Amino acid sequence: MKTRKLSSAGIRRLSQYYRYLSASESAGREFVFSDDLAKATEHTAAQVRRDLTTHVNIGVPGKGYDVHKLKSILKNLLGKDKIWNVILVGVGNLGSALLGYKGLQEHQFNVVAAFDNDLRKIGRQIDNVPIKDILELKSSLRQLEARLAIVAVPASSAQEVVNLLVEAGIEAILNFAPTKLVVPKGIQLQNVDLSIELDRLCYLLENPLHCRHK
Amino acid sequence: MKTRKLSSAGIRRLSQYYRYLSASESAGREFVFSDDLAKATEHTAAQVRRDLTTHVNIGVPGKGYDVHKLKSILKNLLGKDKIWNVILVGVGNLGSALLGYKGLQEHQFNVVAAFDNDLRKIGRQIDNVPIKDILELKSSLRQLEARLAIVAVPASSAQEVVNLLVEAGIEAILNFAPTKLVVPKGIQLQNVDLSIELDRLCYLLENPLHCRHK
DNA sequence: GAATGTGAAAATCTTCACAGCT
DNA sequence: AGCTGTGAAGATTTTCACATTC
Repeated sequence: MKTRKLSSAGIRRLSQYYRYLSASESAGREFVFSDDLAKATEHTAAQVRRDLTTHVNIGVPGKGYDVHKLKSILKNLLGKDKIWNVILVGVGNLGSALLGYKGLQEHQFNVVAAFDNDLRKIGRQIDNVPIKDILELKSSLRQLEARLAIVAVPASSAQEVVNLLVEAGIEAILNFAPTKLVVPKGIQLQNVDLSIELDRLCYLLENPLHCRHK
Repeated sequence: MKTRKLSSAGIRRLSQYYRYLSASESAGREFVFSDDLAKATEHTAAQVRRDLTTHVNIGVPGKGYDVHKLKSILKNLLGKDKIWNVILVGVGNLGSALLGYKGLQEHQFNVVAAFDNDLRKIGRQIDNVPIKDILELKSSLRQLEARLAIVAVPASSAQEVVNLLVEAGIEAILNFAPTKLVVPKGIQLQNVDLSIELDRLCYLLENPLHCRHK
């Protein structure tokens, strides 16, 4: 067991395992096999074991993995053992949906404030989250104690917003705007690009020649 | 130039190139270098050339790639040269946001109808899209001429909805519910899992030791 | 007996580096 | 001169297969 830097796909798999473990735990199961995890996440048993042994050796030959133990290890590994305060910038369609999205809470993200530049929105609340003036960003970030920002503004103003965020001292950004953003070294940037997913689906519709499994 | 089956990451890159080409076209550029594409998408020039030559050889040494030509080839390759009729199931927070999302139109997706089981929503319209009773799905799908469905219902009812869709004759599903879905062979399924993105960001916050570039 | 952990092989993906074209 | 296209090398990811452990 040697802790390695995880690839993006590796993190995704761990996240999928984690979800299955949560479900198994709720169902009252105490042990799962690598094969169960594989079937549930559409990977192979060998892949699952390889992924897990990279971080931890708690498998019991003939018996499998202790659900509770493994879950808590992955939880820790994925940083899900803390609550992160987060601000949201851009309260349009997508931003509003995100404010109402329960998954954020479930993933230990606590939205402490939203920011927009639309005077009709500023001062109101959505799902108990106050909407503030983007101009107040810099002055209020510190006391909000948020290290992470979700950007849900149009592509055309995304870079501008990101610059403001960086200047205000944010450390990580989850970007939903379909555009390339430039951030200084040291700032974590993660893009969620629906456009690319749509393109991918388009491609699959055009080229449905993939076999799902062998 | 031999057409190869594209990996998921490969499709993503082509999609990114496509976007840059669109921007370049709007800006009036006629040629781009592999190096331009690389910088814009954060890959390497060699990677770009490798990706492109897999599908087409239109690069001119010393001059680069014809923006218009390359764009239209990628457009075709990605299936973006057609308009797809699509239905949306689940008009909650996320579903409503998607109905208002202009990216769908821009990506040649035409939402022809939405379905829900909430009587308060059925019969209304959002952004000119009529909301219908999910019970009418099977009887109305054919005349809607949609091969693709977007699923934006809670995880707990997603499989049920997918079964209905498959029974009604849908061919492809874009799933936003954070759960594993089972579909018959031949049905294309693409998951957009925000949970996994959030987990990934969490991990990056915890382990900020990655260097962005070499 | 049954499933794990893991070297080693296989497959896949990325980069190098340079011949060849314009 | 400058950039493409591409064999070959290098790196990484995935799978195989089996000795090991419970």
